Amino acid sequence: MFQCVFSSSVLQPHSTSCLFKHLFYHSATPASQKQPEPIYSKKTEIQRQTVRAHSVKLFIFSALQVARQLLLQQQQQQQVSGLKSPKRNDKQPALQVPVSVAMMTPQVITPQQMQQILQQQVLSPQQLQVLLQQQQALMLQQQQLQEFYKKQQEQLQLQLLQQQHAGKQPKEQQQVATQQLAFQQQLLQMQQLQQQHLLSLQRQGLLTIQPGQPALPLQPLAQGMIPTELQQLWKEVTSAHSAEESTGSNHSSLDLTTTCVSSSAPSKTSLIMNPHASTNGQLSVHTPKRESLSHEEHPHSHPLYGHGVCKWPGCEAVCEDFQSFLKHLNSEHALDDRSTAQCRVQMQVVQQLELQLAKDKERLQAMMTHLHVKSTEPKAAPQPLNLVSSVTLSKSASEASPQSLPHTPTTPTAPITPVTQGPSVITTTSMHTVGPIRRRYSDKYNVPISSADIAQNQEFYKNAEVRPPFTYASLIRQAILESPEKQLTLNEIYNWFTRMFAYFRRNAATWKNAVRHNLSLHKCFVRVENVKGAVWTVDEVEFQKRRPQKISGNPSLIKNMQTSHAYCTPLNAALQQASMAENSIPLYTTASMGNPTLGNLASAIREELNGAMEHTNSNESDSSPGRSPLQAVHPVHVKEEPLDPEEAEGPLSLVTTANHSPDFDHDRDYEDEPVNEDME
DNA sequence: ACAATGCTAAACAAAA
DNA sequence: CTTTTGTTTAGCATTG
Repeated sequence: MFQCVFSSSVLQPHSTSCLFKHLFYHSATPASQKQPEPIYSKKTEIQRQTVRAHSVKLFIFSALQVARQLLLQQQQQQQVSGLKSPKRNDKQPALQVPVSVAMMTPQVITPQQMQQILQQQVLSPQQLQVLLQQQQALMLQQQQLQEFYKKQQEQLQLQLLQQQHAGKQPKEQQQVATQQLAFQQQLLQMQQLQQQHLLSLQRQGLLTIQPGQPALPLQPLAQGMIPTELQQLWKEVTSAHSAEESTGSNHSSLDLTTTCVSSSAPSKTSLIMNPHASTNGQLSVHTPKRESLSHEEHPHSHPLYGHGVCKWPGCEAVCEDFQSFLKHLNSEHALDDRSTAQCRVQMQVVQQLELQLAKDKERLQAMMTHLHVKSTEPKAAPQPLNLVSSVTLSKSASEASPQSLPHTPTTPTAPITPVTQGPSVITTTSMHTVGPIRRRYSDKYNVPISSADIAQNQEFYKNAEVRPPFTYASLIRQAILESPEKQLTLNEIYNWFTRMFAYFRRNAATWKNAVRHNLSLHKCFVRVENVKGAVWTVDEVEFQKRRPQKISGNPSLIKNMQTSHAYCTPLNAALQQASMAENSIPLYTTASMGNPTLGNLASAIREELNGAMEHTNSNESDSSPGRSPLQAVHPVHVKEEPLDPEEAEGPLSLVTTANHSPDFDHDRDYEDEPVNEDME
C-alpha cells in the first residue's frame, strides 16, 4: 500500500552517467499525442550541436574569467583610489551606471524552457547537465558582478561624499571613470555572450521560446531560473552518486569549473549551499579565496577546519593552527579544476541527501496520514505541506508574479515532476541529519562501494521516472528470475515493472505491448501452461545464446558501461552487468537487509511492513564485485577501453527486496495515467 | 550497404 | 461484449 507513494514520480537527482543515452531511446510520448517527439534523428543532430554548445560555453567561460580578473584588478585599484579620496562630478555616477540590473540579469533558461527540454528528452543527461551548469555559472557570475557593481556604486557614493570635503583630483576621477567604462564593457560583453549562448540554443532547436516570452530580451531575474531551481533541475539530471569525481578529469573540467566558479557572491544559492546549513563542514561551495576572506573574522569557525584537520573532502591534511589551515586552503584548494570538481561533487552529495530526506519525510507523512496517526513528528509533518502549497502556488505565481516566491519551484507545468521537492525549503534543516555522507564521498577515492549505494540506486529507479537502461528482455528476465518460483504470469511481470521502475508507471499500453512482444518474440521466454493459466519462464540457455551478440550488438549499453562503471554507483554497474553479462545468473540478494543504512533503511522497513521479506536468499554475493570503484574518474565523453566481458561475469547482486504481493498496485491504476507531457 | 538488435505501433486471434 | 493475453508484422533507429 505504501507503494502508491511512488506515484509521486519525482525525478530524482541522478548522475549523467546513469541517464544513458539509451534512456532516451524513446520518447515517453503516448501514442495519442499528435506530435511525435523527436527521437533518433534529432539525437545525433543534438549531439553535434552540443559540441557547439560546449564551445560557446567555453567561450563564455573564458570571457567570464577575463572579466573576473579585470574586475578584481579594478576593485583593487578602486580601493586604492578610494583611499585617496578621488573626486567626481555629481552626475557622473548616475551616468556611469547605465548598466541596469536588467542588463546584468542572467539570460537563463526559463523553467518552462528547461522543463520542455527535460520532457522532450531531447538532450542527453550530460547535455542537460552541461546546460544547467552553464546557466548556473552564468548566473553566479552575474550575481558576483552585480554584487561587485553595487559595491562599486557605494564606493562611488563614498567618494562623492569625500569629494565634497576634500579637494579635487581630476586625474583620479578620470581613472575611475575609465574603470567604470571598462566594467560596463565587460558587462556588455557578458551580456552579448549570454545572448549568443541563448541564440545558439535556439538555433539548435533546443530551446523554443514561448510566445509569451520575449526571445532574447532581458528577463528579470525572477523570471529566469533562480539558482535553487537550477539546483533542482540539476538534481533531476544528475545522479545520486558523485558522477565525475574528477581528480583526473580534464574533459569535464570546464563544467566543473563553471559550476562553482563564483559562488562567492551571495546569492540565493546560499540557501542550499550555505555553510551554516552544515555544521560539520560538508559544504564547501565557497571558493577558497572567499573563504579565507570571509572567515578571517571568525577564525575558528571555518566549516572546513576542525580538530586541526582540513575538512575539505578527501583532504584531511593536518594544520596545526588556523593560519596554516588558511595557507593550506589557499594553496591546496585553490580555484582549480580539482577543487571545483570536488565542490561540485559535494553539491551533488548534498542534493541527493536532501532529496532522499525529503522523499522519505513525505512518505512518512503519508504513512502516518494513512494510518491516522495524529502526527507528533515535528519536523516531518510541515514540510510536505509546505511543498504542496508551494507547488499549487507555483503555477500561477511563477507566471503572474514571479518574484513573489523566489524559492518556489516555479514549476514546470509538467506532471513529470510533481511535488515532492521544494528545493530550498528542506535543505537547511535536512543537512543536520545527515552526517556520514561527506565521509562517504570523501572516502570514495579508495573505499569500495557499499551496498547502501546499490540500494540507493535501486530506489532511484523506483522513484525517478527515468527509463532504465536495460532492454525489455533483460528486464523481463530479471523479473522472472527474481520471483521465488522463477516464473511469473504476464500480469505479475507487469507489476514488477511498475513496482521497480517509476518509468513504467506511465504509458502502460506502450510498454506492456512491448513486454508481450518481447515475450513472444524471444525464444528465451518460455510459456508454461499452468493450472491457473500460463506463466512465463526464462530459458537461460537461450538467453545466453544471444548474449555475445548483445554485447556487441547493444553498444549503447556498452557505452553506458564505459562511462558509468568507473564512477557510477555500483548498482548501475551491477544493473548494467546484469543486462550485459547475462551469461551469469545474477545472485539476487537483499542487500538492503544485510546492511541497512540511512539510504535504504526506510525502504527496508517499508518492505518489511509489507511483509515482503519472504526470501532472504543467502546467495552471498559481494555487492561490489571486485571491481574497482571510483578511483579512476573519467569525464562522460571519454571513451574508455571497453569493459572486459569477463569482468562482467562476476557475482553481482541486484538488490531486490522482492515484493511479490500480487495486488501491488491495486490501489493505484497506472493504466492510462494521464500524461500531459506537452507543455500547455 | 548490410545485418543484427531493439523499440514502437498495430493488426489479429484466442482465451478469460 | 470487453478485456487480457499472445502472436505476428512492419517500420524506424542505432551500431558494428
